[in-house]
Amino acid sequence: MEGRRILRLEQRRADLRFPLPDRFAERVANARIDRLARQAKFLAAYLSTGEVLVMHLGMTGRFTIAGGQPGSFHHTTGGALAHDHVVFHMEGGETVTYNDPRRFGFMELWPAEHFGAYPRLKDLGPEPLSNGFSAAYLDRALAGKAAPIKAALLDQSIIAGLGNIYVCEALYRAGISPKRLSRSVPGQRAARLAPAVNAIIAEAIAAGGSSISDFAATDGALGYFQHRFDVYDREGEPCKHCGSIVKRIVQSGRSTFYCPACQR
DNA sequence: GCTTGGACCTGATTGC
DNA sequence: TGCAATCAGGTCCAAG
Repeated sequence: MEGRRILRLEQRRADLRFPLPDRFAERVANARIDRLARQAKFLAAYLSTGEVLVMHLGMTGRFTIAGGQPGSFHHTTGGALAHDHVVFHMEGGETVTYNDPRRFGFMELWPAEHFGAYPRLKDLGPEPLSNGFSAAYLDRALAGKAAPIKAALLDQSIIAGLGNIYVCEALYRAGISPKRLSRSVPGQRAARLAPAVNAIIAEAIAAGGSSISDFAATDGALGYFQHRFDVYDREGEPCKHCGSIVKRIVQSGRSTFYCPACQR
């Protein structure tokens, strides 16, 4: 999409998680996408109109690309799917379709000039794999915090971009109990946790992400990281390291999987 | 100010 | 087979 114009946008319902922008189709019609970027789990398309189209996949959102001229970037999909909510008709003939059964995703337009004030992005913490994220940063960010470390790692204002799966996997890799209070992590544990977070994210990206049930790349291919989970969704199975039984608990309403023997 | 839990929504799976 | 209950990758907001 980068460098191409959106010839026409087809909006098939009024809202996703939030209402779609007012006059959405009109505001993006004929706009060129000057730059496509990602921040944490947010996608940002900088438009030639001076607005930024912010997109989030929620839990079940996906983009698929179809059509186009022979020889151009082209993926075939299985045809029209239920829950195709927004279709971008691109210069060159491709269609880029946003599908999202649960509609936890969203799309918003925001002036590029004031993008720094965009509320959903302005309080994000540093991303794993960035210079701002390190054991020293964790020491500072977790100091004095009472919430369990599992909840702190899911907090996007502390670290941006980690979800439930990768938090479980990173804590296992670092040998830290998800129930441990955040304030007891700084020091040696943070020194193990920071590289564990980076390793999990890097490996997951290299494997093409995780497919629980409906994740897919733009060509419909599934991610493969889920074949490497050490603890996530492995309740009752033996720990790959020590053979103890992997446990599942609920923290802040989310499932946590961990090895009670390896993670202290 | 910090933390937790419910809400948002549909579909797949499990258990009766 | 059919139905109801439960659970799922994220974020926001109200209540405690």
